[in-house]
Amino acid sequence: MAPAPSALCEPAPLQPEQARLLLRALADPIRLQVIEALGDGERCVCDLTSELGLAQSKLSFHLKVLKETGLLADRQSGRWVYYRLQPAALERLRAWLATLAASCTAPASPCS
Amino acid sequence: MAPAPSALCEPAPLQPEQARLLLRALADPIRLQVIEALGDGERCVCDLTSELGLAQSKLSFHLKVLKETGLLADRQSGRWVYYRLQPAALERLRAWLATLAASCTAPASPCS
DNA sequence: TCGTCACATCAGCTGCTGTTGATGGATTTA
DNA sequence: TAAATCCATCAACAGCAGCTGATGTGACGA
Repeated sequence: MAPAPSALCEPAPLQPEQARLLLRALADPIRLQVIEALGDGERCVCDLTSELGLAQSKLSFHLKVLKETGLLADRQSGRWVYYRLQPAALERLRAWLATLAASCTAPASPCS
Repeated sequence: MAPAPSALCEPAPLQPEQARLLLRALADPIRLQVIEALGDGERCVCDLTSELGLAQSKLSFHLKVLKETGLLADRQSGRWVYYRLQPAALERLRAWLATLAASCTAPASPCS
């Protein structure tokens, strides 16, 4: 079957372990704040520390977690390091959740 | 606008805190095993313990977490307690992830 | 070359999450 | 009633994730 046009960019499906790591990375209030803060575009660490009011080492720790799970990417420019979102990671997680929900054959009791 | 037919069953959108709890509940290998085991239909605790090879108290602990987040529902019948999936919870989480991804205005660089 | 800045990383600690074994409550059966 | 079964709950412990303060590293400017 031919893939839908939107599927042209989609990479390989998520391994269960990778899905778990993504879920765990998102299940943290600080990391969610970081993701929302990066929704407008990439930012350097110093901007994020002041905007979120976080200690520098604390933010660095969470940025590392988000980067390791593929949710964030970074780019160095001079002394500054800019972080940006990787929306594809969220898409992969959504697709994985869809397959998980599909494997749950609901008993077809509508709106109960 | 009129909602799609599939939206007739959809409840209120997820609060961020509830989304976090759902993510955290799913980010555990044992709890994922439970969810997959319940994909075929509801089961009593004793079946799950033998099928997953878990200590009874350990399974009970994870069942409680899943139930508190709304991912599972239980039903007592005599001595047995049957647990079943609540697919609506997964749907709510998927919808929440969609809004999160939507707030991440991608820089529109295709397939890079 | 030296000082400063931006960021990563480290050691040590704290708190929370999950595990284990035991106990208790509810239900069924003998 | 007594014994057995299913399950929830509890206390105590273990392990890890996250926090804090300090140190290290690389880039820039004086």
